[in-house]
Amino acid sequence: MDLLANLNTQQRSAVQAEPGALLVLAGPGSGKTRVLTQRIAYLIGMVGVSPYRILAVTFTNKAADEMMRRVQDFLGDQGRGLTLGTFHATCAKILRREAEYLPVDANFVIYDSDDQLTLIRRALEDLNLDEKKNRPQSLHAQISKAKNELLRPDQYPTNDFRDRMAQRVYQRYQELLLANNAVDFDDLLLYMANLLEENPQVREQYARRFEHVLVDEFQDTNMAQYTLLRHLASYHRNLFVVGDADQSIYRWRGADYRNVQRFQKDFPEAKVILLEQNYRSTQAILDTAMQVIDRNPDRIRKNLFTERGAGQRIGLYEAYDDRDEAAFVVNTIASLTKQNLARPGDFAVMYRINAQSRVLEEAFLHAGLPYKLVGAQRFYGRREIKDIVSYLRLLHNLRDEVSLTRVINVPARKIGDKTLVALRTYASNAGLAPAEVLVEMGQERQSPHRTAFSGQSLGALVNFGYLLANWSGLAAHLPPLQLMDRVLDETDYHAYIDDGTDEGRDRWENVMELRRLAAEYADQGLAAFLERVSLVSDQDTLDASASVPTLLTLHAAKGLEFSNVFIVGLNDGVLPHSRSFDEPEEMHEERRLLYVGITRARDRLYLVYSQNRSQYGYAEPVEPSRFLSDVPEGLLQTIPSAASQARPRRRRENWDDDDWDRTSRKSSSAAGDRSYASAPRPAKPVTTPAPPDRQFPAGSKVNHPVWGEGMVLNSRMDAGDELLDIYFQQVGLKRVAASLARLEKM
DNA sequence: ATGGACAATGTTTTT
DNA sequence: CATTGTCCAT
Repeated sequence: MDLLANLNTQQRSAVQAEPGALLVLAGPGSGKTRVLTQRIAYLIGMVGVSPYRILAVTFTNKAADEMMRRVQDFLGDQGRGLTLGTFHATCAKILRREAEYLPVDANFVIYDSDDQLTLIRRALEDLNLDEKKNRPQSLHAQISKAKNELLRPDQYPTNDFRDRMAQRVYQRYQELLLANNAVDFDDLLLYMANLLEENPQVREQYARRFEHVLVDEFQDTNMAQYTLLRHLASYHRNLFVVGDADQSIYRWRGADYRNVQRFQKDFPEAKVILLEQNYRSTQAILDTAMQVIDRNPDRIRKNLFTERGAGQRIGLYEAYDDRDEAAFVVNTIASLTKQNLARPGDFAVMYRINAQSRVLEEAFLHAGLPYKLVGAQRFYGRREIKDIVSYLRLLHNLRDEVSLTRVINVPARKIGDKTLVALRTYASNAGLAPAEVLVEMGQERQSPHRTAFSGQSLGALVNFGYLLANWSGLAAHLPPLQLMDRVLDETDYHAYIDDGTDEGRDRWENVMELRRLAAEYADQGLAAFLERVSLVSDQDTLDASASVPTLLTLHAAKGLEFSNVFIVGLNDGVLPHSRSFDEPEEMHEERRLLYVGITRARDRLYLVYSQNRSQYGYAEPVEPSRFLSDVPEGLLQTIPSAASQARPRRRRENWDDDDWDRTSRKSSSAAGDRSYASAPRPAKPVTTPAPPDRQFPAGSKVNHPVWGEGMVLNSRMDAGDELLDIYFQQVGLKRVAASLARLEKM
């Protein structure tokens, strides 16, 4: 295959660039993955660089797998030895190799956020601090932030009492990690950065080895990641980074798009290449995206253009509430599918927060339409999965007390809290990990540890210790699947988890799914399997093969593309999220999030918001997203919302109403008969609309107590109320209900 | 030790 | 409202 095929001028100059530092500013859909993969292929295939001397890092396994696949398409076996993976996985691999420099052993486990919280709770307990006053969640965020900024506990800034508290928790938390021979996500980056920073000979070794370092989604790197990249590229200075500051949406995770500026300062010789031509979306979609993002300050403006043509206008739909939003989505999908305008797999529904997926899922279920949900939590967060994984982790690393605590009494084997505490105390006095004590008790009849316990607890502990001793003897040689089967079998886990209910059957099926995954690791072994399980991302759970609509958060959508995209919940408080109201920088990130969502769409884009939203329990009126008013009306095609006529509908009622039929028929995209075979649709008569009673016809001037003077652009009756689009001189376009806004006619 | 019943309490985004 | 924690009876 031609290594330089299908490239435009800018892409080609990036792929063929002379060695050195290079910054590729890549707009959405501008072919950055293509540039990265062809750059790698070019270096190996045409420049003759050994794959062994190339390092490429991404943020998700999916991105890494995709790149690997494409590199192989070009090079086949010639690419063997290439280091290509996520930041976290790559660091984990190197750290295991260089474990002698670390405070943990090479078989360390990687704790996920659940485990991390458990450990923070333990730290609070140890320090006699109240969990209510010091929320583990927020402490975790503080600790994580510190780690991302490469601050160790002793370097943690302590300006006030609370900081000192956090510092102590951080200190203790770190001690606990070490005691468990565990690292958290942040440690992987932190340890790697420190390793390179503090050991010149190690730094030299890797910096010399990696002649070329390539980075995807560079705008999402945090301080730790930037530091380790800088060190890795310190010898050859061939650092090829691709990114787009406008798509930086992980600030809360420590990502700092100013790393782009830092890069330019640290590598002043760096060439900059701008990729503006978009190969994904229609011009209408790009224009909408640019209108939204252009309101952000301090950015390098990109002019996105396409040769795909204008395309159709952006669908704008105002729903009555979030259930209505979901119904609109489902019905539109059903309708377009029915007309063969799209296939189910061409659709994605995006939202700000995971909680929004519920209503959508319900709507799909009711319509009898399949869907898939992107989210690691869905599988790896499940109890049964965590149980089994904890067993395996414990067997891999007996010092993992978090996993021991999780499984010691699952299934119930008469080892309760009291016994556990006694075991823990005894073990810590003996200078051993609790599981090590157990193994000894199980193994040796004469074990002195046995004398420390009595009665029921002794028997229970010895029994469990016996099991542990057997398994951990096998852990080193047996492939993950066989080890897992032993555990499942000897704990009678099936009987425990599958209680005969639907849920139980479901849970057991999940275990079987995990078995299937374990089977793939027969050659690579337990450590690799556990690492894979720890480092899956939400996106990685996306199965591109299933041809059904995808439900996902805007964050998870980054890097993906779909023909038809719905963005739902475009209301102030949701997008932008209410937590972002105080800080301008956070508000800018919300805007970028919407920008990312919009630019995922190839052909059709629907923006959906609602009048009411149930946050928890009951519904409240909400404002449309402030970002919506930044999109010029000319780009929009408002889809009339017949469904929201006069009715606070109750749950379960009117669900299958297909008011949309009338709705969509008027819209440009849908027409004709849209009854779909699989979905029930008892047509229910819609409540007669209230007779028009307009107080503020279009053109009238009004005064609002907060927003000041404005002009009514549009007025229509809805749910017995008058809905007005008003252009206020001070705040721009607002949509209000006449009954709620204290409007005054002028 | 275990499981059930009730109360309180809480919601961004994720490697 | 929906999950999670806490208390209490078995």
